[in-house]
Amino acid sequence: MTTHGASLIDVARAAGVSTATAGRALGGYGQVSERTRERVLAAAAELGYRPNGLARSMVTGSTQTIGVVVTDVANPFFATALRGITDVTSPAGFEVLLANTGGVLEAEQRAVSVMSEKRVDGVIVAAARPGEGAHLRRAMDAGVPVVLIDRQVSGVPEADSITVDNDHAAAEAVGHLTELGHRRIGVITEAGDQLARVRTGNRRRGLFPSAVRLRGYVSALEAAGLPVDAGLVASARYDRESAYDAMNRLLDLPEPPTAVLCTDNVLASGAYRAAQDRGLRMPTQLSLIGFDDEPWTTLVRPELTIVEQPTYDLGARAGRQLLDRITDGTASRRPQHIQLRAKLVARGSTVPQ
Amino acid sequence: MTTHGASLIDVARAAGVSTATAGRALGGYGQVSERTRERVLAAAAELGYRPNGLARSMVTGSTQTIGVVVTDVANPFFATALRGITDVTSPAGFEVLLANTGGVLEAEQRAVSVMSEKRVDGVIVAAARPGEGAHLRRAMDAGVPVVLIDRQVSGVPEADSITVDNDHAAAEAVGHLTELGHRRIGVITEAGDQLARVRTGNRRRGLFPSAVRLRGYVSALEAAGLPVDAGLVASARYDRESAYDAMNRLLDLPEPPTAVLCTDNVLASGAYRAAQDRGLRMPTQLSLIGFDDEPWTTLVRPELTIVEQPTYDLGARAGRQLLDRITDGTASRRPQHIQLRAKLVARGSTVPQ
DNA sequence: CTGAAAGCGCTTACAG
DNA sequence: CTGAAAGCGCTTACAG
Repeated sequence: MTTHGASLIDVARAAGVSTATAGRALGGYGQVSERTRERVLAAAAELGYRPNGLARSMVTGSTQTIGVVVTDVANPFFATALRGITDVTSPAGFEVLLANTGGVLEAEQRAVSVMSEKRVDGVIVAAARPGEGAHLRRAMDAGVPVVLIDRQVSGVPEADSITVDNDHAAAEAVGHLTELGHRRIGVITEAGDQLARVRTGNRRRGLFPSAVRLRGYVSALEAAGLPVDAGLVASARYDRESAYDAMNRLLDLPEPPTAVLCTDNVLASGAYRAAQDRGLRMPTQLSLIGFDDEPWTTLVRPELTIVEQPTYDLGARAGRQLLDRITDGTASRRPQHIQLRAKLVARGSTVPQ
Repeated sequence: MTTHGASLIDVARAAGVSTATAGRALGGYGQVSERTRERVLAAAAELGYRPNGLARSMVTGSTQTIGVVVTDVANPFFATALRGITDVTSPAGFEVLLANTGGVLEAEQRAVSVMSEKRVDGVIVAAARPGEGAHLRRAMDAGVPVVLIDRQVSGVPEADSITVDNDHAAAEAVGHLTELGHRRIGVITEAGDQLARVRTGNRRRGLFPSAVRLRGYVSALEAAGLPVDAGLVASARYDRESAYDAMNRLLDLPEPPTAVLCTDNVLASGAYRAAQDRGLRMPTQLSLIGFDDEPWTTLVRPELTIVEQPTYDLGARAGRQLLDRITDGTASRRPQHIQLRAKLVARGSTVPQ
């Protein structure tokens, strides 16, 4: 019950060797004879020796720890990606230092800074604000590899990124609807205020996934020769209630849409509910598409057509990418920007118009 | 782009002061004159100084880091609890070192050991095996406070614990059904093999939550004067498919149950689906109760009656409890065993028989 | 308010 | 194979 605990010096003394030898026996580096190793191990066991990782990291320069910064761990998307990260990095002997920013830039800046001070070997971040990358660049300049997930960030071109091809994902969903004959297609999105911006530019960097998806929606309409009607773009905050209201606004239109795309899974659940509560018959009176293959999407009737994101894989790849950087060194290769494909899963909620 | 970066020595030299003074100016401890503080801060900024948390922790004896060990971060239950933990500990200046064990004891042992070596200030663990606590006791003996969540563990009576009163929760659910007049009530559970054990003992320590819930089921039946029919206890693994099969087995019985309790939310989703696929009309032909207020439970028709666990609160309380221990020291108070109440939320899936 | 020195607990050349 | 010594980068008494 020694709270302070025995140090290497104590073990060495008890075993009658130098601390260097004791360290070699315990740490598994250098050469030690079988006899001394046994003596040291016995002494360590006797004293309840617990190596001090801080001291070791100070001299080796590696903490075997990576930082992971997300906006919300409770969000199934990030929880699943996080699992992908730990599944890859844990076998490699790394642990994860986790920070939850709640989407607040200042919290993210603080987290990255503290992690950097704690000398993590690298960091994976789902940025709170795609437009703000100065703190990430600072970390990279200090020698901490950064891998971006889910969102590209402007101002940090040197950072690797693993994202989903949201442009394509949304376009495929809308294409599915136009092929079914729908001509008035609504969208419920968090990025409604960026419609104008999205129609002109074509950068992904600096945009939220929702904005990129909105662009995919627009380009798919244009590809099908359909007009882009701003009245069919319904803005919602990232919660069910807000999506519920947005859906009702669309359905209250003089000429309501025959099909609606929701740019994420939370919005989809609110929209689905709104349609149910109005007594609207899906899919005959309304076709609906959401994002993410959440359990509920196959429990409801009709089952929801969705765009399935490779969420777990996103995390796993980010973990692997960071591990590579940690091994190879930051400056060795050019930044990698990996885009993963999402997959349209057609189910009962979408039918020909 | 200095990978090694400037140390306190460099800053001190540049500012023309001792490292002690530079440290005081930067670290915000001790006394420094305004003039020197400014000089030091300027020098630090110029050199891009980044304090070394490892060195600081070595001397202060605190890392401002807590360990969190769960079986599966991707599980909404743990993801939500984790959010509760970070929301409480982050404002206090602590970060979370996370490990995912996949429910494998050896992984948990390794994680706790490594965290202890990294000198976390304390650890919160959702144990993989309620019967195995030796490694946790070892951590406590080394001075690392341990707070158990969701599961009590035998062999670590000194550790605090925050759990849900699963006994009561399940009993309340079954009581709801017996009051509605149901007399043949089935249960789908992961702990089916522990029916005998559960009927005799009454310890909670060393039991999985599912086993405790099974006991609640049993005692509620007995309280209502109903027989406990082992044929109505359907075993399932922790996945939808397995629960799907279990539900079908129950419904294939010569005398099938009129109501079924699922001891967690994953099992409930599989069971719900099975009932749907058989074309069974809920709730008239079958009443169903699940656990956890997942989004899908109000999207399906009928909406699912559930037992709502205070998941976020579980994490938040655990975080607070650990913070207390870190401040007060391990030995100062007797272990706290907090049991939170779950709440029955009656919805459309349960009706009188 | 400021500085010189010791110390936290390891690992790493460097000799032998 | 083993040891003496230096060093990683801080903070903390102790003097002044």
